[in-house]
Amino acid sequence: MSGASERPLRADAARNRAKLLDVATQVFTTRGIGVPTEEIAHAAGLGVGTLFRHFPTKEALLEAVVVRRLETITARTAQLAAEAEPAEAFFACFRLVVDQSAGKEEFTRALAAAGVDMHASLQESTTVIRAQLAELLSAAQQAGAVRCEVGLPELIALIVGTGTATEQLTADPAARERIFEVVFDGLRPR
Amino acid sequence: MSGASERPLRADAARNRAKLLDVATQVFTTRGIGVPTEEIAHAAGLGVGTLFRHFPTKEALLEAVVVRRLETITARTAQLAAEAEPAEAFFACFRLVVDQSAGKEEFTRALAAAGVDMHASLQESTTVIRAQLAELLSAAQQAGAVRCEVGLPELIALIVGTGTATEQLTADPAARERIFEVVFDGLRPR
Amino acid sequence: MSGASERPLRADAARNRAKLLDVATQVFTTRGIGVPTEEIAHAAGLGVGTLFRHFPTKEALLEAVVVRRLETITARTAQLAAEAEPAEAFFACFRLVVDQSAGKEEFTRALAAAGVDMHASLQESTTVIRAQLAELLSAAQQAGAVRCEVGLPELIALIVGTGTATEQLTADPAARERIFEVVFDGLRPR
Amino acid sequence: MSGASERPLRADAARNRAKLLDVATQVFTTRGIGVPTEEIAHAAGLGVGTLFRHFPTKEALLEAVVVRRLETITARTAQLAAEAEPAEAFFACFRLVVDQSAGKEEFTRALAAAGVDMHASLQESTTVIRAQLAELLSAAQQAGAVRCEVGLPELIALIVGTGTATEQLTADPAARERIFEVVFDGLRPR
DNA sequence: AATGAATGAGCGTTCATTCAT
DNA sequence: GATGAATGAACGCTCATTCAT
Repeated sequence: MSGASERPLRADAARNRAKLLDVATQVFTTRGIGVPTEEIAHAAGLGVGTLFRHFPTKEALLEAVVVRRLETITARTAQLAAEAEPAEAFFACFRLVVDQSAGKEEFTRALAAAGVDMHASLQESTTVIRAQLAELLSAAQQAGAVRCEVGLPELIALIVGTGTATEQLTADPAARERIFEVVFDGLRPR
Repeated sequence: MSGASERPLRADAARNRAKLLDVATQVFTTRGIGVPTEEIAHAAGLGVGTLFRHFPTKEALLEAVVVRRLETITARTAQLAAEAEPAEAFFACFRLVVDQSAGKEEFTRALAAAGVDMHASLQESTTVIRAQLAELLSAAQQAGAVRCEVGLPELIALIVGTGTATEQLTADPAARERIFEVVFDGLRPR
Repeated sequence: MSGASERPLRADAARNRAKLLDVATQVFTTRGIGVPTEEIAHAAGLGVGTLFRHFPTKEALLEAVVVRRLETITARTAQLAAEAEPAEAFFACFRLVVDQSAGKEEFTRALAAAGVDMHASLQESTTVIRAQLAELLSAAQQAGAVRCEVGLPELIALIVGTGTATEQLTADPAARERIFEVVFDGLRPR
Repeated sequence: MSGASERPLRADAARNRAKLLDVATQVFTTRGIGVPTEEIAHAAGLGVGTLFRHFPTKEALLEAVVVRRLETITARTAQLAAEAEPAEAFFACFRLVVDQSAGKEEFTRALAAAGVDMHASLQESTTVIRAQLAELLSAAQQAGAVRCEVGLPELIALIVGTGTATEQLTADPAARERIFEVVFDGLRPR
């Protein structure tokens, strides 16, 4: 599926690429996308040139970070959806996506922007997740676990918003949990 | 209130300052804080030099924008709190703050960062709002309109999160309304 | 005519702009267009930012250099054409254009490319010169001073080529003169 | 001749070297010397490393391209000089050199720079051609086919200039021919 | 007080060259 | 010998900030 079409990289090149993605994920997440590319390269123990060999523009690096995250989410969501019954799966996936997208404005924007001026790879990844979420939502609603009037756009908006909310409370896990309680209760039919 | 200590500006200087704030608010909100200062100055019909006379750094301008917004919120919140009974006042203020902070990451960050490395004027403004919200929350809880286990940090986090969520749905007011329904229902005691 | 539409620059700004053009002309001519912009700015006693304020891209600077040169040529050509009789005017202008374009590949290319992917200002300047040369050529041919089978494209090609030829001989004015003799004799009817 | 001192290359290495030269000639000629080395290597079906094994710097590659071209010219010139009588040989060689150097600023500069900061191999090649041209010129002058006052430097300058001129007219062979007529007529004694 | 020209550190990106594989 | 990943100096350009006018 993902990236299977490119020729296999040499072992060290693959390692460097992965290292760059890891560092970029970390740096973009914690300090925003304004961080100089050179700093990311050096944090990965590499020169700028190497970064640009792997990702032709800074934007491409950003996109790769987001796509990787989206693919992770997709995979775990599929697993959760297969293993649990509708209501449980729905809420577990909600948490999963919130947790995975925490701290990533880039990501949340990607999830939400849904189709507007998005690059192909992002487009594809978000489409898949949106389909998964739509499925989960529908099943949960049929099972009577979620209000019927909530649609996919509202669900996504709530996920993004809950992500933002929980980010405010990273220092207090119990408070963070209370946010989920409020939102989940609000999602259930009265 | 804030800024009462500076000498009164000449009429035209005051007008310029206000114009700059208006333009900056508009521009930062719609296009992000990356917009060049020169562009803001020109959109206000002024030169860059004048902008920097009024606001010694770009950050100071940003701060002034946020502070003005916070002061507006403070005033309206006080009014609402005085006019309505606890439950109604609480939810109305929740909406108010969400609406006023919509689109302003700067603002939400300011509200949430609450005390960490914040400039004095921001500190002051947020402290006031936090106090108001604490008051409203407490009254609403005593009136039985809001779950008891929700504290001020959770409330603020939910406000910020709801702001993010509703921003995703600017094109669909009905969906936007459903977000409030979910969050408000979730806040009420079962 | 040229540049009359822009607002008048402040005296010092105009001086800086002129200085930049002078330096750029000199540097591009002697060392090619590969010279870093920063070097040009510093050679003019200015910072890079100033250069880019006056000329938004390096290419724009190059174009301005060329246009200024073309305008000089146009003016002098008009003067020569008015003052002398056809044959004399033709050969004098030939020399003039060769001398003025000496060392400027940029220029010669501009003159020759005539219309392909050329910026508006260049287009305009070259069009004027081409018209002048066509006029001079036609008059000289009617006066029996120049072979009839030579057209404007050949004339321009010969001007460009003679420029290249004389550049090889900057150290020996007499030899340079012999180039003109050969070309001029070749242009006359046998 | 040139390069006779290196050890003979393995067959494949020799093939690669030739392929690189062919590709570089084509690419430099049509797109200028700014083309990245990596692109040349790949166009030759090789890696950059291989290119740099054969030519230690980009400049060395450029030089090799020019030298090969010069050697071709030398060989053909010798042949022409041997086969035809002075006047005919002179003009035929003039054409030959012009045609062969067309499109190659690099080349013309090499021919003209004659001795200044030129690498040994170029030095050698240009010296040979210069000698050939001097010979042809002298013979043609003695045969009364070329003006006496024209020296070798002027001849070379005219060749270079004629090359530049004809390049302007690649689209119109008849016009191109007229350039030669003008120059050749100009070269003849009156 | 207002202006906008000048500044230069800093950014994203390129490419000749080196060297581990 | 061949490869192409890695390197980093260098470039064109931006923009917050200063200061002469």
